[in-house]
Parts: sequence; structure tokens; C-alpha cells
Amino acid sequence: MDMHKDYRIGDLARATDTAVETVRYYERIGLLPEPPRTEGNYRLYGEAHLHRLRFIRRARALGFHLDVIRDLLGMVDRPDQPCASIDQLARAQMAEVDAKIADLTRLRAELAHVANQCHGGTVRECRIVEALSGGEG
Amino acid sequence: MDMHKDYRIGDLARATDTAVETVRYYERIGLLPEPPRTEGNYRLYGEAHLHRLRFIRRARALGFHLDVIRDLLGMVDRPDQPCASIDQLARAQMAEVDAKIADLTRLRAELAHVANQCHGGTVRECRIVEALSGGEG
DNA sequence: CCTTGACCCTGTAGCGGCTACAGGGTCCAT
DNA sequence: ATGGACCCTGTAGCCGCTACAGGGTCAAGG
Repeated sequence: MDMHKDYRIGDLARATDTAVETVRYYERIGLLPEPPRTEGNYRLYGEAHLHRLRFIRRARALGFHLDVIRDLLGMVDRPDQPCASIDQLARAQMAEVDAKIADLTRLRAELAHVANQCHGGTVRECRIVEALSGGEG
Repeated sequence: MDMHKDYRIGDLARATDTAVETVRYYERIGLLPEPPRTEGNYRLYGEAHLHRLRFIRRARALGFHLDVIRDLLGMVDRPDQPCASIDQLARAQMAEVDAKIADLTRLRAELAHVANQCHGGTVRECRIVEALSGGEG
């Protein structure tokens, strides 16, 4: 069963919820391999490309940076290697997300504090402005 | 008491924990007014500049975008206006931070799920890879 | 007086991860 | 043969800085 479908770049983009320009961008930076071309110089993708692009997009959606994704793809391309390093990257990513959440939570508390200072009136009397102006800086 | 000190750009930068280039950048984009210069063409700042830069940096630290900060500064410069619009910007900022926290929390859960799939072995068997490849995309 | 070194100046280019053109070519249906 | 959807390359822009290159200024020390 030689039923491998072909995709043009727009098909691939739709199938992965990606902008066409982004697909070309991934190719340019070497994340996505250069596909063969039609006679009219159109890129022609197969299932493998679709698979790989899905992987990239899903990892991006989880916040992985492109250089980390590059590493992940490198590992995926050597399936006999141990999986530990992939696990490690995933855990590092979790730690990063945790740190961001902690940051934003602190921020939110500060913002709430600042916003609660306002009791109406003019800008001159506004304690928000004071809160933003003062401080340790 | 004519005791207004002057600051050179490096002093200002140190006093607000800002890079010198960033101070110049804020001037270039019109956030910080152009200060007078010395004979040798050095920027010479006063307390007002210090105050304003502190405001900018503090707002940035709370995650406000520069264009919002521009608006905030515009309001601060009209102290007789009502304070409500400032309050509104602060609350909008809170909402944005809340949304980011919610996003990241969802992300964290997904990442935990993905990372927990790994039980050692080779990349070929790694469920993390599967989890990243599969899906609705 | 001269050098050293810390600081300052302008201008431009780079980062990440896209996004948005301009200015063209291809392909298929009508 | 014409229209419109799609594709191509190449370049520039977004944000908020950051990092140079290539020079000028200024005060202290020899």
C-alpha cells in the first residue's frame, strides 16, 4: 500500500494550525528538513514532515524553546539511545514553567496591592502613582 | 535651597538598576525626555528624570508594556485629571497577569502529564515522544 | 605634559519567534 | 485568456532590550 499522500505547504500549515510563513521559517532555521519540490517549485511534504511539524508545534505550545526542540528532535532521530535525556528536558521545562508561575504570582500580589491604593479622585492624589514612583530602585 | 544634584547617565542607571543602553533607548523612543548636555556632550539628569525613570522601571517590573507605561506617564503629567483611567490600566494589567498564570498552570499540568509517561528505556519506547507527536493538531 | 582608564557619545545590528509585506510565478476552473 | 487561490523568494518589522564598533571626554597619577 503505497498510499502516502502529499501535502503542499498550505495543507501542512492547516493540518498543524501553523502559518505558512512559520513553516518556511522552520525550514530556514533547519528544524524542518527541506522537502522535495514539484516541477513548479512548490514544496511537497509527506507524512514524516507532518509528523515532525506536529511534534514541533506541540512542543512549542508547551513552551519549549526552539533550540530545545532542536535537541529533542535530535534525540527522536536516534531512537536507540536512552530516553533519560528527553525526560530531563521535560523536567527542566517544568521547572521553568514553575518559576514563571511563581514570578507572576508575586507580580499579581504586588499589582493587587498597587491597584487597591486607588480611592478615586485626581491623578495628583492617586496612590497608584505613588506606589509606582517610590521604592527601593 | 538650590540643591538639585545632577546625574550622569551611569549614575542614573545605577540608581535605577537599569543598563545605560536602556536609558538611552527610553530616550530614543520618547519615554524619557532628552536631558540637557554638558559642554562635552554628556547627558545631565536631575531629580525629575530619576523619578520618571524609577516609575518606568517599576512599572516594567510589574509587567506593564512600554506603550501602556507611555499612557501612564501621560496621565501622571496631567495630575488634575481623574485617577480612574490609571486604576483601569492597573486592573487590566492584573487581568493580563491572571490570564498568563492560568495559561501556565494549564501548561504545567500538561507537562507533568507528559513527563510522567517516561519509564526509562530507549527513545523508541519513550511515551513523552508519543505524547508530543500525537494529538489533535 | 602625557598616559591610563573609566566613563560617555552615536550608530547599527542582533536576539527569539514569528509576521507582514512586495513583487513575482503556478495552476486550475471557467 | 482570465481570474483567483495558491505558491515562491527576499527583506523588513515587531518588542524590549543588548552588544558591539569606533570614537570622544575627563580626572587622577606618574
